Amino acid sequence: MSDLLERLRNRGWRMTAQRRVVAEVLDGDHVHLTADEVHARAARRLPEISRATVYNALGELVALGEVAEVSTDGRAKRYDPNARRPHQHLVCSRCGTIRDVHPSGDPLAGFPESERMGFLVSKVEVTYRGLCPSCA
Amino acid sequence: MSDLLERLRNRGWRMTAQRRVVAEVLDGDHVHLTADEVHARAARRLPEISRATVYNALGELVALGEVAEVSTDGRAKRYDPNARRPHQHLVCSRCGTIRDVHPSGDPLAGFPESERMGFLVSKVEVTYRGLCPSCA
DNA sequence: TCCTACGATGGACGGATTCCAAGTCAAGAA
DNA sequence: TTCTTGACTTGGAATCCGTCCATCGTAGGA
Repeated sequence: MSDLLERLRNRGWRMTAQRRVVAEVLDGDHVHLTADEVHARAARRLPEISRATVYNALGELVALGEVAEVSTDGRAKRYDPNARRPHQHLVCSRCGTIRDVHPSGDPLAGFPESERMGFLVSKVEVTYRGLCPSCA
Repeated sequence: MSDLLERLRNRGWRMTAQRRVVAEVLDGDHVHLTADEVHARAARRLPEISRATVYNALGELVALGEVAEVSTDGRAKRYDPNARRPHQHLVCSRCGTIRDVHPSGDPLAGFPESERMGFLVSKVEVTYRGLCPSCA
């Protein structure tokens, strides 16, 4: 049984066949899928599921904090089911692949070879997100 | 006289009226404009300049490392002419405004109040960009 | 079982960006 | 200076992501 489905149910998330399939596609796996990929996988089990429904479900899972959105620079956003444990991302600027990393210490200082997973890291970006004075 | 234009010329960047205007719009100012804003400002001086040309020029400036792209989650990318000095970004999740910050120490640890510029910071993202093993 | 508010559908729509084929021009050569 | 040519520009079409909307369906409480 899935932890994710369990949690969603307990939080009063109205369960439908479509939402269940979307949650199942994301659950477990530590892959970072695009909305389109989620839709494709969901459609294998529920052929009539619509793109809009997948976008809705993903948006809600993000709002609930169960899934994180990762933007990959111009490309389609990717959805990270591993939102509950803090971690950082390694993004390929060519193909958009994402991998999770858990570097220790100051991310701007050295990034241990052992954590690079074979990537050729060329830059580190730190972004603080929040509300600006006039929007707050 | 502009440092940026100077450098570009020295690096053998073929100079055209359009490219000069785009570079001039970005130069100096530490604002973070969208491609459309750059186009609008460029068009004030060169009314016939096309959007495609602006996109081309921006892409080249990014490739040359003179300008940095900042993606703001779903919204249009913004272009940061301050690419030569390392710094981080504060992004408003509501209106997309961007401000530069230069925090010292570990970005994941505390983020000094004095650096927040009035923002209500809700999360910090660290992204390592580069090439994955199969693209490298 | 019945109700009804919430969810699903899919096609139209919109913004941002890229593509393309044709025309134009910067800058080195003569 | 003029010539030449490859690089640049143009603008409209095309693409990619994502959202909207009116309508239909259904989960889950009464």
